This record gives sequence, C-alpha cells and structure tokens, in this order.
Amino acid sequence: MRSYGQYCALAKALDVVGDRWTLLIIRELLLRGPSRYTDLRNGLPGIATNLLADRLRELERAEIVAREDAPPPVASTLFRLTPRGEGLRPVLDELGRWGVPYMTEGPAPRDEFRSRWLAWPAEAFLVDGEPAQPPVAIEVRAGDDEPMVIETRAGSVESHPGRAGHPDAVLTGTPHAILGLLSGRFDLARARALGLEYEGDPRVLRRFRHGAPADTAKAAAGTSASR
Amino acid sequence: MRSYGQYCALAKALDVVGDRWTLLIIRELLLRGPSRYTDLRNGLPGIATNLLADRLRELERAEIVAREDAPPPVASTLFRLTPRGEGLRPVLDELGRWGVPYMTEGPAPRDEFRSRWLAWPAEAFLVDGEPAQPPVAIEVRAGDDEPMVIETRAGSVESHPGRAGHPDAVLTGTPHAILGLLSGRFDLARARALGLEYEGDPRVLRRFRHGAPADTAKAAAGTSASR
DNA sequence: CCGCATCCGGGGCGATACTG
DNA sequence: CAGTATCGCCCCGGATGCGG
Repeated sequence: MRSYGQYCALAKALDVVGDRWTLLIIRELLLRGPSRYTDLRNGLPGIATNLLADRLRELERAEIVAREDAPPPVASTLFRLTPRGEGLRPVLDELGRWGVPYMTEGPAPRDEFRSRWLAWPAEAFLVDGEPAQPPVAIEVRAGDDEPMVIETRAGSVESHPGRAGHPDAVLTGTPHAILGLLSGRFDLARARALGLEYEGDPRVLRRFRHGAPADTAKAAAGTSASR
Repeated sequence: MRSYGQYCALAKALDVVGDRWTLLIIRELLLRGPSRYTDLRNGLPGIATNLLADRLRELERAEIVAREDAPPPVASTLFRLTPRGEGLRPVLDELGRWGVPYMTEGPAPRDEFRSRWLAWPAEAFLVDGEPAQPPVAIEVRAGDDEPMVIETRAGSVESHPGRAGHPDAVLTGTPHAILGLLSGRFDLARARALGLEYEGDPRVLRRFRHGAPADTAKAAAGTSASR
C-alpha cells in the first residue's frame, strides 16, 4: 500500500495492515492457526485469489506471516503468524468489540457466514459464570456443516471446530439466533421464536456470561518499546 | 466502501471504518476535539481535499461524526465525534501501540510530522512515576512552530498544544529524538547526540515513566451488548 | 487439487484547479 | 473557509489459465 507519509505510530501501522482484506486475513490466521492457502480462501468468502496471494506476500515481507513447508505426510505449504502478527490480536479484539452493535440486526441479505467466526466472540467476550461447577460443553451447528464446540475450561471459555463427545446441549439455528442467545441479548424463548432448536438442560446457558476480556495479551504487546 | 459481505463483527467494523484515511481522520478528531475542516486538512498532510469531504460525509451518515454550526463568534462549521466515534479510541490505542516499533528508526525521508501527534503517545503510554511529588510541566518544540505542553496531573500524564507558563524543562529537537527520550529508549546523552537541546533539570525526566494504559475507556466500550 | 499468475473492466484514490 | 469538479492512475474484483 502507498504510505501515508506521516511520522505517527498509527499511520505507520496502517501503512502495514491498512490494506483491504489484510486484517481479515489476520483474523483467519488467528482463528485457524497455521493454514493452507485453500483453507484461507475458504474462510474469506469474497476475496479474489490473486489478492490473497498478493497480501500473503506483503505480509511475509513485513514479517507478520511466515511460510513453512509442512512435513511429508501433508506436503503442503502452510501460512502462520509470526509473534509480530500475533501481536495484532488486541487490535482485532478492540475493533471486533466496536463492531458488535452492527451484528444485532442480523446478517445483510447476501452476507456469508462461517461457524469458525463464532470462536472469536465466544473466547473474547464470554467467561464461565460458575467456575466451581464441573465443566460443560455445548455443540453449535450454524448451518455450514462445520459444527463448533464451545466449552468452559478452568473459568474461561474456549472453542474449537468439531463435534463434542457428550455435549451438555446442542444448538442448531441461524448465526443471528445463536449469537443473540450466547450474548444474552435473547432469552431462550426469543431465540426459539427465531427458529433456534435447543436440546439439553437450559441451565447450561447460565454458565456463559459476559466478562472482562482476557487482558493478558495486552500487557505483553507493549514490551518492545521498553528498554 | 464496498461491504465485505461477511456476518462477522470485525468485517462489519471494517465496512464502516476500513476505508483509506478514515481512521486517521478519527485520530485527528480524538486529538483536537471539535475541529474545522481546514484544521483537519492541516493535521492530515497528504489527504486530497475531496477525499476528506467524502469521508466526513460517510462518517456523518454512519453517526460517527456530527457536524455542528459553531456559535456566532466563530461562525464556522465544526466536526466532532459522536459517542460512537469516541468508542474507537481503544481501537486506535491498540493499533498505535502495535505500530510503535515502526517509529524507532526515525521518520522516512519524506515523512510529515505534527507536534499534536505527540499528545497521543504521551497520554496513552506515560504515567507520573512519582505521583506524590508536585506536578511538573515540560514544553516540547518539535519543529512545526506549534509547541506542546506535557505535564503530570494527579498521577497521570496529559498534553495539550501551547506554551507552558513556567516549564520545568524545555525540549527542542527532532520528533525522533524527543520520542526516543520520552519513551526511555534514549538517555539524555544519546538524545543530545541526536541534536536535542534540553533546558532544565534532567531529573524532571524521571517523572515520566511507562505505565499500563488507562483502561477506563475499555470497560465502557463493551456495554451495548449486555442487556 | 493446490497455489498461484495473467488479463481486463470499473471504481476508489491522488493531485490540481476552481468556486460560492 | 469549505468545499466541488475534473482527470489520470492504480488498486481492486472477477474470471480464467496453468505448472507442480
């Protein structure tokens, strides 16, 4: 991207990650860990393939992304974030938090959705409301044939793709209904009215509460400037 | 801007503020408060005037910026941030913090600089290292004829344009030397070797230390999603 | 199939000139 | 002072091709 030509930390940051699609590519790499080109493309509906290749090259030059050749069993190229790239997590957290109000009305007519995107709000915004109780796991099916597991883990909430062995609850429905229910904007009755199917004990939902975001990453991100 | 078409809070946020120059316009409004068009243009060297007008219109539609006609004495149009726009402060804080390493090598050959940009790193990254002592004020002259005052205030650090009545120290030099000295990367000898002139008691510098950023704005920014 | 490269049309952006 | 008008360019989007 063309530089803003301003001696300002914000402008310098935008010189590097201000291009279109760049921060969304970082999002995918944060959500998925080391990823193949094709998987990135799949998690970024709407991106042109040449643009993805261009951005990955630029991010590699900026030492935000590293390319590694996976070991023989897979024998494919993997893209992963460097520590500098991981340092963008607090930026995406804050920007995503600011964008939450734009989600409450539900998706626009042509909006795409990927279940993996649920992992970010779950881990960034939810905490285990009853840490002393045994852990629970819920399975979420949001329509793209890739179920997600959201579970309490030592007081916090974690999420990963896949099926749960013995889920305490299973949620099936639109992203809008699922997000509304988990965020506490909808109660179960309201979510059901929006088409959500809920199997399991409703009390499981009480385990997932809003909490202060995990700020541990923030303190670590400011170290490079202190001598 | 063209929408990413993804039902994801981060993508929705970038739909609104992801355009080129937009976040830098927010920076200026955060630094200056309500501003006239010409002052914004001056704080954004390199922007095309039609782009500034376009962005201000879009930001007004998005209810991030409000336009108000100033009272008779000035009789000019003012642009100011709405609460929604103010909510972007944590985003800029994190992005700027991430961009700090790109500042340590000094400005690029054609980089522009404005003294007001010093206010952000001063207030976001510095704290008063000796809050029990009487307050101090330093005056900084970074070459654009608009001196800044940086002072301790009840344990924290504040900054505003103008001259100090009785400054405890006066710093004159390049932005690179001043930033390096205040951030602790350079000691006074090193900063002087880079051309910085320092008048006053060097011990005043010890009052300005790195500290945890003021996180009060963060807690307030996440309220709209909790019922 | 994976990881791109090439080509092309359209629009966002940059620079300058001009105006109420 | 606060913009609008104009014009060229390059970034972006979409499609297709292609070597490993």
